[in-house]
Amino acid sequence: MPQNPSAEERMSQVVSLCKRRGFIFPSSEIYGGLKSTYDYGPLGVELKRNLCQEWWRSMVHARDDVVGMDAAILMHPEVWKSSGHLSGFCDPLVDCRTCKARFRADKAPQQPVGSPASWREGGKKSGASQRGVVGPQGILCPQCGSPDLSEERQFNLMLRTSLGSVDPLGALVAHVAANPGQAGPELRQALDALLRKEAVYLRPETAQAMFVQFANVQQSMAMKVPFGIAQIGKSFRNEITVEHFIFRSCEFEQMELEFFVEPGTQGEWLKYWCDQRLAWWRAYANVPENFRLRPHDAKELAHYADACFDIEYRYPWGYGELEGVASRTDYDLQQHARATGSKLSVFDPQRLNPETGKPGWRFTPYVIEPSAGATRGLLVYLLDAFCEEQVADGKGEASSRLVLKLHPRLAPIKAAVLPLVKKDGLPELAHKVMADFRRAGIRVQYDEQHAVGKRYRRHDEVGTPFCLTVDGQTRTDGTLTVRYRDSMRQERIAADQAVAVVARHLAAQPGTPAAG
RNA sequence: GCGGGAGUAGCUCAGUUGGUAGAGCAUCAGCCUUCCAAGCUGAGGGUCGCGGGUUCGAGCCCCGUCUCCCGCUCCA
Repeated sequence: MPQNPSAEERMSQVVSLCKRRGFIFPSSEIYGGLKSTYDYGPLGVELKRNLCQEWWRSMVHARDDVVGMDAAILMHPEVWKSSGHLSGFCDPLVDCRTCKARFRADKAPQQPVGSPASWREGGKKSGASQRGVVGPQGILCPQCGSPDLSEERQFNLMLRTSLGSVDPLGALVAHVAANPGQAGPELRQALDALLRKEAVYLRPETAQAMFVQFANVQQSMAMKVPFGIAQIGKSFRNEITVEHFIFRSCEFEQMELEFFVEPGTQGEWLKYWCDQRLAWWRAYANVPENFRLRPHDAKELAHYADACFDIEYRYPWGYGELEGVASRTDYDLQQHARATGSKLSVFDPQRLNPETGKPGWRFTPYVIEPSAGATRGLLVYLLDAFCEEQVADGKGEASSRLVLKLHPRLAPIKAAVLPLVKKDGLPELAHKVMADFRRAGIRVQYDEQHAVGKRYRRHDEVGTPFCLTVDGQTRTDGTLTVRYRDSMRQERIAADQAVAVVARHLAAQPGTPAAG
C-alpha cells in the first residue's frame, strides 16, 4: 500500500517530484511565478491526457447514450445572467477592521444606523470593552460585533475581459470627464454599467455550453432522452483562496457530463451516476478506500440543485472534493429557454402526457451532472501512486526507492527500452524494439545512460510500468527481459512479443489487479 | 484578505559579528560495467526570488514587492 510517508511529507514529496521529473512546473517561474498557475511538463501533459482519455472512453465511447462536444471558453454574456452566475458570483464583501474577519454584507446582522454598539478591543475576549455606534452600512461584524468596517467590495468570481480591439478604459475616462459631479456609489454604478456593456467572461464551468447547445446536439444526433452530452475543458474562477498546489487554482480543467432525463426519474439516475463515477475513480487507484461519496445537506445545495453528492478523496490535508454529482433539475434549460424564447424541450409521441392522459408528451428534461475536476484527478492519482519503499540493493543491503504506482493506462511512458550496456550491438537491438512500439502507437522511451539499476529507479519514479532490457542473450536467442515496476519481478519473453505483452497489460480492464 | 513561516545551483541544504558564494545528489563527456540508485576521471551550472535603501563593502541589516507552505476566512 503506497501509504508510508506521512501525509504532509507525501504532499511536498509529490510536488517536488512533479517539478524534478517534468510533470508540473510553476507558471512563468523565471519571472517569479504567477499565483496559483501551473504548467504541465512533458510527463504531466501525457498523464493529464491519459486521464482525460480514460474518462472520455468510459463516458462517451463506451456508451451509446452520450455524445461529446467542445465549446468555446467565451460565451455570450447573457448566458451567465440566465445561469445565475453573474449575480451569484458577485457577493458584496466587508472586512472587519477590529478582528480582520471578512463576511458577506447581506448576511451580517442588520442594525439601525447610529444605534449603540459594544465590542472587545482587537475582537478578543480578553480585550478592553469598547463602545461606539453603528455606521452608515447598518451592520456590525458578525464575529466580534465591531462597527469599524471596510467599505463593501465586490469580489467577482468570474474572470472578466472584453471582446473587441477598443480598450473599455476609454469609455470610463470619457464618462468621468463628462460627469464631474458624480462620485461614490453613483459613479461606481455608472462605471460598472459601462464595463459590463463590453464585458465577456471566461466560463466558470463548462456545463452551460451543453445546456445552450442542447437543441443543436439533440436534433443533429437524433438523441432520445435519456441521453448525455460530455465535455472536457478549462474553466476559470477568481478563487478567494487558492491552496494545495493544483487542488484549487483559478484556472482548472473539468470533465463534465450533462445527462438529460425524464422528470421524475432524476433520483434513480442520480444514484446510477454516483455509483458509476465512484467505481470509475476507484478502478485506477491503489487505495480505493480513499474515495468516498458524501451527500450535500440542504443548506449546502447550489441554487440550481435539488440534490447533490460529492465524490471525495482523502487528501493529505483531509477529505476534499474531487467530483460533484448534482441533480440540477430543469433549472438551466428553463432559464435559457425563458431568456431566449428557444424551445429547449423534447417531444415524445409515444408517451402519454401525464396531465391530459393523451399520447404525446413535451417536457423539459431534468439534468444529472457528474462534474469532475481533471486537474484534481491528476493530483489524486499522483498522491495515490506515490510510494517510498524499502528494498534490498545489489549487495543485499536495505535501500529505498521512490515509485509512482500509476495505473498502466495512466502512465505517461508505457515502457522503457534499455540496452543492458551501450555496446556489443545491444543499442541497435533495442532500437528495433523501439520501432515495433512506435508502429503500434505505444509511448515508449529509450534509455542507455548509466547502469541499468539506476535506469530502473528513474523509471520507477515516473511510473513507467514496464522496462524491457536487451542483453547478450537477446542476440543469440531473440529474448529480452520484462521488468515489472511494482513487484520488480523479471521475466524473459521473445523480443518480437514485447509489444503484444505490453499491449495485453494495457488492454486489461481497469479495476483488475495491477500487472506484475 | 488577515496572521505565522520560508525563498541561496535542477533537487536537498550550509554559508560565522556584513568582507567578491559552498557541499552532496542530479546533469553532461569519457572510462569501467552482463540486471536493480550512490565505481573512476573531468566539465558545465548561481545577477543568493525581484526592486529600492543603509554601508567603503549586503546572501546576511532596513523598506517595499512577488511566490510558496501552514492556520483563519472564503468556496455561487
